[in-house]
Amino acid sequence: MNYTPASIEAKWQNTWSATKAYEPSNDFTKPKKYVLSMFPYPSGRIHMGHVRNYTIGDAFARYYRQQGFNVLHPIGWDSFGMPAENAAIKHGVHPKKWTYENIATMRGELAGLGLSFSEEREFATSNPEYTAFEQGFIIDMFNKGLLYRKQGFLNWCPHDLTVLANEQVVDGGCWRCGTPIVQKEMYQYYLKISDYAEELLESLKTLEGKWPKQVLTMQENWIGKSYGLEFKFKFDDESEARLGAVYEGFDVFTTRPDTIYGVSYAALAPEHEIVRHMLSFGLLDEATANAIKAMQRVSARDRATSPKEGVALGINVIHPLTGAKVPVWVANFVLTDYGSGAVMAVPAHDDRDYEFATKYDLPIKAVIFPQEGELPSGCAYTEAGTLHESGEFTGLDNVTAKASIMDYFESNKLGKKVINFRLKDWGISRQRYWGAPIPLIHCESCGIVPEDKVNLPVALPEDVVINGEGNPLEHHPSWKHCACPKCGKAAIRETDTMDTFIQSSWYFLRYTVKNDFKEALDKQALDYWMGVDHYIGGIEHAILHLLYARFFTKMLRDLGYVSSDEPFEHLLTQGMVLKDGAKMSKSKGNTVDPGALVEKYGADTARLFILFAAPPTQELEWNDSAVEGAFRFLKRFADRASNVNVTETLPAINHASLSKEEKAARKKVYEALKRAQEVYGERHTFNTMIAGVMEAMNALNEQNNRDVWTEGYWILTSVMEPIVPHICWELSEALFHGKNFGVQIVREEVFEVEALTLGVSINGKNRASIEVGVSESEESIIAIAKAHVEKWIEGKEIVKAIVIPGKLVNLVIKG
RNA sequence: GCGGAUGUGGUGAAAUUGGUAGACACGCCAGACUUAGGAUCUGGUGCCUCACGGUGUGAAGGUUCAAGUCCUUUCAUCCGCACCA
Repeated sequence: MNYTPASIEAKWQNTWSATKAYEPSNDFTKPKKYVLSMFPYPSGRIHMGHVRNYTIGDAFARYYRQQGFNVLHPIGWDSFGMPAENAAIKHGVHPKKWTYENIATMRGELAGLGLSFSEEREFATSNPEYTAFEQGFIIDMFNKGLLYRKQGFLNWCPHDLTVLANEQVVDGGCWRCGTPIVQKEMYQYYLKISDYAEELLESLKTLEGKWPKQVLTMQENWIGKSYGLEFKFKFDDESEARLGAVYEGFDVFTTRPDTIYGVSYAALAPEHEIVRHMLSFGLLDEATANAIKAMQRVSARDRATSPKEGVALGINVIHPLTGAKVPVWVANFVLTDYGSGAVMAVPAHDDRDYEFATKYDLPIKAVIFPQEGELPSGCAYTEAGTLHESGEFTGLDNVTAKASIMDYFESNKLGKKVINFRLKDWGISRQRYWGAPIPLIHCESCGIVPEDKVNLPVALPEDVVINGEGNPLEHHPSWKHCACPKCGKAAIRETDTMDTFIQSSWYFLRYTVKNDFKEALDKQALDYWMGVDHYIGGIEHAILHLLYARFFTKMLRDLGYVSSDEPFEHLLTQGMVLKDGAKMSKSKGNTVDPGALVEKYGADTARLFILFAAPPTQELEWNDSAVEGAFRFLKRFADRASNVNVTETLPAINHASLSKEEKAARKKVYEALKRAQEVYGERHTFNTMIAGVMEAMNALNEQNNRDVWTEGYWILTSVMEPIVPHICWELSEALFHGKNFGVQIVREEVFEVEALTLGVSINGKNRASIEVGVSESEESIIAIAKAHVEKWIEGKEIVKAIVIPGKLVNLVIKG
């Protein structure tokens, strides 16, 4: 067969679409698989990362269809977000127009890859129906107390009077005008993910073995559960008086109560309530106040990488056990939103405290000493040890001491054991236009009131000015003015829109129904299709998206919409596509356009290369000439089909009567089949599976038995169909009338062997290779081995001979 | 800074359980064929060495009859860090 990808691919793509070949069945009694690649943001054109993502997903979907499953394999568009607004600022194009034009382009590009998506379930998250359903959920969450409003800090550009995303801050300045940004405190909405911290952590256990280990570890660390002691540092009388007797003291949290006798100072976050009090009542000298204000202006992210810095407040607290005076400092490494925003500092046993104490010449008192050896000098000692100079706890090992000290605090009402999570509530407010409006209304009499559900969606106005200054919804002349749904008085709509992570937190649930379904979700369809059997996406989503999606699923479960506890059964995180060692990006000018590739070689070549070049979890280095190699393989694959008989059944072959080459060819074919079954099942290393198919092709080439060729193609076109569907459908139609797609049976007879090849090594170094019968005794194997390595063992004593059945013989010699 | 990964020929990689390192490709070299092609086919190809042989999985140690694989230390690169999606 002459290989003409352009015509073959167009033919089959049209056939699949016309026959609705990839729409899932609504027969919920069939066994199902839900295969999902993370949906794309419609940024303009598809890139190689997309090709990789969707090719992997498509391979799973097609494989499971051959195995007889009812497969849901949908696609959609994560279509709200900042780039659309940036395009509006830069080119004056409306975000909606820009977005939907991009979707049209990218839909065409994806179609050209021959991906077996359901066409009837495609949607964009910026569609008004989707927004309406989502706002319905948000109202439920608000009514249940899961959505609340509080003040938080945001990057603020004082020149453009707008909030900036972290990525819009370049070297501490606004990306548009360069004005140094400040941290501004504003009211925002938060989802109470902290209520679910324990469950999100706990149910990670149910994902073990199904999600990559490193993702589970990252999520575990992100949630960051820690056990410790919370206690109050009380001010001394003088300090309390200085603060106007407003505060008795402040709470601190520590995971190391065993080090409490080593406390040499206490440190507050720059935003701590007491610090603010001192600033607003003028209780600090100008230099100190300015230093604190400077710290406040730095974003949390920058503080993490900047040197430790702080100032003394000139007030003291009392050590709860020793009664000693402890100075209070403000320090830039104390996080406002973790624990109580205040810490006890033990420089001798904490790295950050040590660095700070060294810089400001604060006392360093060691109270834990190693069991053996000396305390290290020049750094903190953070390992286990024995307590010194720790009152009645002196001499205890620090693990016991930790428990005893916490018990002491509890029984003397000085403090309590607490569990703390690093996980913060999810701030969902964005002061932007191109997002789903938060469906709440501010009424002077009724407070914050949700919009009436019959009025959903709260849709975006089309006539807006987007110039990068302020919030376009806020500035719109009429949009925000409305009537209070409760009392009917004039009221103001919330002008914040939602984080786009909200849309991607439930899109996989919506796919379980067709687009014309009038409710947000259908319990019956969810119960059948959920969870997603294989979820495929970039490793960069390991924490945020996956955590938010898990959280949202659990909230919707508790609101009665969903039965699942976890959305994604199996997760496959793909590596990035690189060129010249760097991530492909427009700014680096190292992109490869998938469209051009498909035009030149066809979609099958692009798909084959991308799965062959590296295992899916690894980074993939782009190589133009290797693409050429993939294309040549497909040409050969099409060409050798002339050796195959046209048939509708697998030929019967008498294995025993075959030549050595014919047997070898069959063996390679069935090895490739076995490999494929493992790859889809658990290993996911498509590259080795393709290598197996190439080996089988090479072996088939070494013989000319038409039955062996026919059997080989019957199996190989089936095995390769998920990877290179167009050429396989073409070959299958021509040779087997499409009858060979389905479950393939492995014939074990082809793996039977009469002789084994063993390596012979001396002291672990490979020296020779021998052939022995399958039932050869160990003694005679050793004898044969010795005969083959005489020159190595001559005059040497053989101390030991180790036979590893079927693998090798190792002779240990001396002298 | 914190958390997570990766490192094997000229290149992408393979080695499922500690058991013959480099399968399968790309590239390169040599040859064949020709209607000169996006060719195709045959053979070779880790490195050093004419060879015998030596050596080799980021680096340095260690465990073992045997280490790419296990342990310790270390270097480099990449991903995420809560308003990028």
